[in-house]
Amino acid sequence: MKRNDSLKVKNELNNCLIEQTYIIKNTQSCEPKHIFECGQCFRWNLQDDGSYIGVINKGILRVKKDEENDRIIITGVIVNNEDIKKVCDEYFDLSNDYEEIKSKLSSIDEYLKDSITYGYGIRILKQDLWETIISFIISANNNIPRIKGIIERLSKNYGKKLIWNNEEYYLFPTPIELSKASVQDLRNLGLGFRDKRVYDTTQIILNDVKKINSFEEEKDVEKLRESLLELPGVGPKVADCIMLFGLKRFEVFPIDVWVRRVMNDLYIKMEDENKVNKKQIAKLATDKYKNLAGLAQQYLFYWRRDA
DNA sequence: GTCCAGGGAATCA
DNA sequence: TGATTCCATGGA
Repeated sequence: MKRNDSLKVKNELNNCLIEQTYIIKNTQSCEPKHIFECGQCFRWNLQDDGSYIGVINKGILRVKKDEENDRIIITGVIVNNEDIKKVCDEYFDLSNDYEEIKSKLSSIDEYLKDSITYGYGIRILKQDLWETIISFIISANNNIPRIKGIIERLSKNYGKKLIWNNEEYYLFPTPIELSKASVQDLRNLGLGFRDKRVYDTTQIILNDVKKINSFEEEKDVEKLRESLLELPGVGPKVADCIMLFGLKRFEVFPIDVWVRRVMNDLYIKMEDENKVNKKQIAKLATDKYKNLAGLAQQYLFYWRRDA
């Protein structure tokens, strides 16, 4: 117990964090609800006042829409008091012109146009690669509420504690921090059969930290996919999600049950959607959506799952 | 009790 | 390659 307590104290980041504010003026392609509920992230939670609070690798952010003034107000604390603008510009992909992207995709067909009208404010987040890898390994054959619960427990048990507005928040554990968890520890946190996969992948990254950098630097998508597939628990779908949500590879097209469903309903029209060939869907997506397939996937996913 | 969840790995043809 | 089956867990 004492050892545990001292560990917790050690894990608290006690340096004085200064609250910062950043304002996004154009809300035409930036809607918090769309961004945080389109299935790309697991650590953002809706608050009573309609804002969202999330823990990212560099701190805690609260995102609130200011309807009257057509703007979005972001407040939060960043580790080491780094500039919140710099952090948000990267995290929310603010240098990318989503109006142009949406315009291109809308011209492809009516289905895509409708899905974009529905999820007009989606942006693809640039999430921490390591966190994205572990999160989507956990996502396998799982549902979003439970995935969120597991990631929260991992963070609370192994990540650093931050305090903001008298509330406790926990950063996602680093590879070293997560390596403290045994397979049994992970099982006890409710990971189920994914425990060994998370443990083994953590060990691999821990023993070769450069691997994360090599993923960031690899230009060739196929080579990148192949090296991601070497990680235990990473199959085709998870690899594509990692590339899309952790590396901004907009050309990949993750195929899950929902995407298969919507693609079959719209284009393929097989009687039994379970028998639709994944390669056929992948080719269809690449032919139709080209290098924006990942964006198309996200609009279609959000549209079909929510509607 | 049964089914399902943003699948992956093992096994077999 | 392609198809089947099992894998933990919790909520509906």
